[in-house]
Amino acid sequence: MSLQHILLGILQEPKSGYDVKKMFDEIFSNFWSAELSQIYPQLKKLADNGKLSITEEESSKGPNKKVYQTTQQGIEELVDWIEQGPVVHTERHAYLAQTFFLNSLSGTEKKLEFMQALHQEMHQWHQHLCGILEQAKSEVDNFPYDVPDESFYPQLTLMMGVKKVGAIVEWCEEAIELIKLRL
Amino acid sequence: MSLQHILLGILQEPKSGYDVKKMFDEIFSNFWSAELSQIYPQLKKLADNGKLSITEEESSKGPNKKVYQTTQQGIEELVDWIEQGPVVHTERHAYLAQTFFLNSLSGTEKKLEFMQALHQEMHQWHQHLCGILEQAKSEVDNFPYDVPDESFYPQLTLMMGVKKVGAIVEWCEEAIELIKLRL
DNA sequence: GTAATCTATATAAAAATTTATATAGAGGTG
DNA sequence: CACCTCTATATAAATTTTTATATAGATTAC
Repeated sequence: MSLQHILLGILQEPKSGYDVKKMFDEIFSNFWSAELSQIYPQLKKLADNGKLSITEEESSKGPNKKVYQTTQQGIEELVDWIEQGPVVHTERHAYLAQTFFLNSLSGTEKKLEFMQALHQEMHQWHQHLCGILEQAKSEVDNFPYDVPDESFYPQLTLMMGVKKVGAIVEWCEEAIELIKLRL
Repeated sequence: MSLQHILLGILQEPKSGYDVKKMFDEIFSNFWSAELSQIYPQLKKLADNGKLSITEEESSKGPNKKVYQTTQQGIEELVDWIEQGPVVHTERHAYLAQTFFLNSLSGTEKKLEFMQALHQEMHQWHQHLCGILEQAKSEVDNFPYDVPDESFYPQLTLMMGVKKVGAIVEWCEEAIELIKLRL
């Protein structure tokens, strides 16, 4: 039930459901994804339970915005979640499951194509994350030492993303070389 | 809907639901987890749709086993899934979301404790994966070149796991040092 | 000016997942 | 021999997630 906690985290700064979706796509893509059809009902539920407040705001484009913000009660729930300790061993990587069973494809060439497609995806993702990190670095001097606390932890996760996806890209390259030897 | 495809992959070798659960816990822990209460209904569903065959077997301990095996139709579905290309950007890492919002905890010491707990979890996991990889290496000479195709791809995912979790452990160590400077 | 696209919110239906619980034989412990 | 644990299979209920669809004003493209 992590999505609700993530929403409580994001909405410490007031945002509309649409803005929240943008956060997922631009910043959280690294470790979480969510669709609008999942976000809206959860926002409603959290608001009904007093974890979020709602303020209507006029919008410059489109109909009125509902701007959500985490309440004190909501922050307490977020803190409880984090204090329970790191949630691990619940990750799911469909592409690794596919790799595990790659031998079910007939012909080494198809297997190679799969790994090359994966490499391309991961390389693009790595470039994307590097871009965001460079941007962040350029905005503070003496990175990451003088970064203020409120952006330090988000940037830690960004550093993690760059490192992890970098490792995946390297692995793809090694895997491609090994598969080529099997052609 | 990857669980069904993973079951089709696993059951290319005949296994009971209980054996499948063991596979998840021992070998797939790296990239997928599933509970028995999730596995049994999906096995039933796949069998109803002709993707799995069922054979009853006497068991040395406990009641009779139902041994499932992927049918030709099931293998075709597995192959279709993999041929659609790598499924990416659907990963969810709750612990990274927690890290992102770590500043919501009051006091640097609590934040440090969280990262230290994460480091310990990841270190243990890394050790576990290294153990399995060493075991695998000792069973073939000229690893990974002379590994037969049917175990090569599973071992690729194991190599990935070691590399990725290794990168996470390093990141935890860097993060801990950076947080200590903020005490 | 009208068609397509974008911002924004939302619901319905279907499917998957989690959490809790039920059952029952076999083997070991005290 | 009563109790516990392990193997093994399974269901119920609640919740979450996915997929598809609806609506509507504002903006942009042609």
